[in-house]
Amino acid sequence: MTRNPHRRTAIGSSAIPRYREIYESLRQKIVLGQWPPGHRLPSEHELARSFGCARMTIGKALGALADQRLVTRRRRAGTVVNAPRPQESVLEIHDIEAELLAAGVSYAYQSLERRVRRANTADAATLGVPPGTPVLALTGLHRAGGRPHALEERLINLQAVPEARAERFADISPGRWLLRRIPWTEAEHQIGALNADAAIARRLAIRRNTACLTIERNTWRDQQRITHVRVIYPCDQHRLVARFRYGPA
Amino acid sequence: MTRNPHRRTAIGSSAIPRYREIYESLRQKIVLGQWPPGHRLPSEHELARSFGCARMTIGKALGALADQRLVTRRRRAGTVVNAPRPQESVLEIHDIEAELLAAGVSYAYQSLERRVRRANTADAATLGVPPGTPVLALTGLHRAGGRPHALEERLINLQAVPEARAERFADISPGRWLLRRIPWTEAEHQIGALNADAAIARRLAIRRNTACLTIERNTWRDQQRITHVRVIYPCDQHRLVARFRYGPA
DNA sequence: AATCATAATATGCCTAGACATATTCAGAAA
DNA sequence: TTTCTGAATATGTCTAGGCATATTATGATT
Repeated sequence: MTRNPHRRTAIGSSAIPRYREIYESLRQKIVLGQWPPGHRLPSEHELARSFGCARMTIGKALGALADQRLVTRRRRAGTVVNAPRPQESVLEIHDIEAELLAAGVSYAYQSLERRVRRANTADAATLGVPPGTPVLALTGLHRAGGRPHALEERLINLQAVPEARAERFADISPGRWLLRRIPWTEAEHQIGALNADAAIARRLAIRRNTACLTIERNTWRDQQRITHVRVIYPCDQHRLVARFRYGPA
Repeated sequence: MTRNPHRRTAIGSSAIPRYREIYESLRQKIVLGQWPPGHRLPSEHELARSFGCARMTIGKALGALADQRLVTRRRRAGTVVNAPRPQESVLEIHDIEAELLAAGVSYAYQSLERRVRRANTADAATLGVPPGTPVLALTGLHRAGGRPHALEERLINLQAVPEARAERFADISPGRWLLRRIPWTEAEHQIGALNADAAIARRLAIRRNTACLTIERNTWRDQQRITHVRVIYPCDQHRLVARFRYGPA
């Protein structure tokens, strides 16, 4: 092992890597408007020369900019600054239990209904399985500090999760149970609002017609539907927060 | 330029790159449970040997897995499979106008109120600026197919966006106007639900107490607050959809 | 048994060079 | 003028090797 004859400067001596520095430097030019949308960046070769590093290091920095959607890269066409991105944000849908415990509030799950049945047409439509597929239908209440916090209506595909048939879900949240048993590969959320009907109002101990936030979630494991859940929060009990930053992930 | 003496197989001959194949192969092992959470992956050297490629190619694949939060990598400790991630999803908050036009519905913005004032305490709190800062307060209606679609209440920091003072916003949506003028670097969304009060109901032509979905958005440009907006959708007019997939971005 | 210094190890980052491929551009042919 | 063809170019991917650094394991010393 001989000493690398090509090395010019010590690497790793500084805490922040070179490609990050370069990334930051280029990012500044873009977000501060010095390079407006449509502007074409210098080629990798030129940047490598001007920054005094190998082309691959530039490639890594430009790749990171592309990951962040700040630029578009095309062969021969070069690297071009994007128009400001459409509003897009990372939404974290937290585990209700973890969230409440973190806030120092007591938490409990209470099962209200549990039925195994063959999917009727409604089940088949919401869960996306053929009618007749065995499903587990659960209704439960999440309680925070003793008071009703959210109502959960869930369908589980027993073909995908046969172990669920033996589980009572009397006081453990099916969300948690599933999360640590069945890895999901794809999820879709739909967020909406509804006026509480009589049944919902009674169970959540709120007035009829109170606005509620609803979150519907479908999860898949490699094409196969695992579960569908609708969680209903009274409007004063929950907000979703999503935050996005340009820049270092 | 001599032919690379090290090359063993043609690259680029196949449409999918080697590191993606490797990424996929490793990802399968994880999401299908063959490598459970906590399992330590073989070292880069071992993987390079078994896949018959350079260590850097393995590094790229493992780096992608780490970006997806499927694994955690630490020096000397190695690469370890993560516990299933907390529910986290990319939420796209679309431009209302673009969304409606894409759906083939006519769109119009109608200004209802426009006032320039020095921020009162309420303005200061919502926009996060010192009281007295000049702000532009706008109220407007998004119409789809002639009917009210969403109500928008907005505050713009005139210190950050002085050009807005000259703009009437009579029939162009301030969201669009801002988006293409002021690049934002950070955004926060809060999603909730509310019962329409009399004023909201009148403007949206819905019944009082109808549940509405609200989206509040704050945007920053490098520490500086740009705007705060609250958009109110009747519950039957809008849903937010967020989708997440493990795997290739 | 507990503490500390040292060696081993796995990742992190980098280089210089090479081939592959998509896309654009200029010039030739129709 | 239009269409086609080949050259030029910028990115995409890969290799083989090297140094840097964090962390763990080991062994020596107290």
